[in-house]
Amino acid sequence: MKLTTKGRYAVLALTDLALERDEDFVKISHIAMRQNISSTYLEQILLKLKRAGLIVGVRGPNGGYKLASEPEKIMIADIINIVEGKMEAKGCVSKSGSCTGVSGRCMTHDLWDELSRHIELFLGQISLRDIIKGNVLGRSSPPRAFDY
Amino acid sequence: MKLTTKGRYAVLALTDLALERDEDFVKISHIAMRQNISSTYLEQILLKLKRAGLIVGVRGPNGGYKLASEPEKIMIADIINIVEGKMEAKGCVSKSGSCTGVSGRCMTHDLWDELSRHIELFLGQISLRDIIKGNVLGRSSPPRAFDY
DNA sequence: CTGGTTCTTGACAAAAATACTCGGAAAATA
DNA sequence: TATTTTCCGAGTATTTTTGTCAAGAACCAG
Repeated sequence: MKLTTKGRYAVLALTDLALERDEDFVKISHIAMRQNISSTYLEQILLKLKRAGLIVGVRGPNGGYKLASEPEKIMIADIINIVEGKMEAKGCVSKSGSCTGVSGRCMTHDLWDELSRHIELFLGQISLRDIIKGNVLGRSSPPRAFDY
Repeated sequence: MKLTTKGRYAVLALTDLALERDEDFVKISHIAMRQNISSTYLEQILLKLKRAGLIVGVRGPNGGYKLASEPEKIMIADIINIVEGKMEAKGCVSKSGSCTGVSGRCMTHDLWDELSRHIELFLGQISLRDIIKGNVLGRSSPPRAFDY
């Protein structure tokens, strides 16, 4: 799973939107100013989120963006997956098509696959509401031990 | 936590080394060939791992690399942390120094912090031995629910 | 309807990170 | 000494990230 400023800006912007929920529509420029992000760059990001249906945008004076649903229904994993590409899960697929090792599929295939799942589970369980309420710290958990 | 080909190659190479444990020393070129990696690129990576003490290398004919300790004692998190830089944990520190938002520290600070911890916990629990034995699948676990 | 506001869209560009390559030096073996 | 192999620093090419820019379309207030 990829994680760049795009993903972080997206979560930051939606958190801002979740906090400003009383105002009907929030302008890009306001979010950009509050969160200290380039507003033209933020445009691109919000556009993707709008196309995906996470937020709605209206044009004209008094226009802007707002969340399409309740903050507790919007999960961080959704946000990230939209603005960053699809996560590619297995890190062992090269240009040639399949795993690289001569022994067919590479030995670490399962590892990266499982790591992706682990991250997805984590971010899929945390909502915008959790962030604005501060219910995030201490929620990471160790992997299951292998049972022999 | 960053994850590029460097990290994946490193894990792949060490897994190869763990499998070839009977041979005293394994040459870069052999690993590179088996795993289909550029051998000059692999040099750099193995060098870092050697400097960090995870593997030992000897020069000259019959030289090569081997693991410095038992496969069950080498954790994936260690490997990754060595070849990729230190992980920077909080994704909200910009050039300016601290969190960007006007409200002091950014609201998503805890999230990225906790995500890093979650990944670290996962990769810190899986060893090279787990990989060569195939004890990886199904070990990811969901985060703790927030207890209200 | 007129004019300003705001999102929409796509193309483009600078900067940074990534993924390598190269040339040679040092050590070990024979 | 000659060959093999790791060691080491520097350099380069490609890709990704991180934006900028300009023009257009919808919308609202007056």
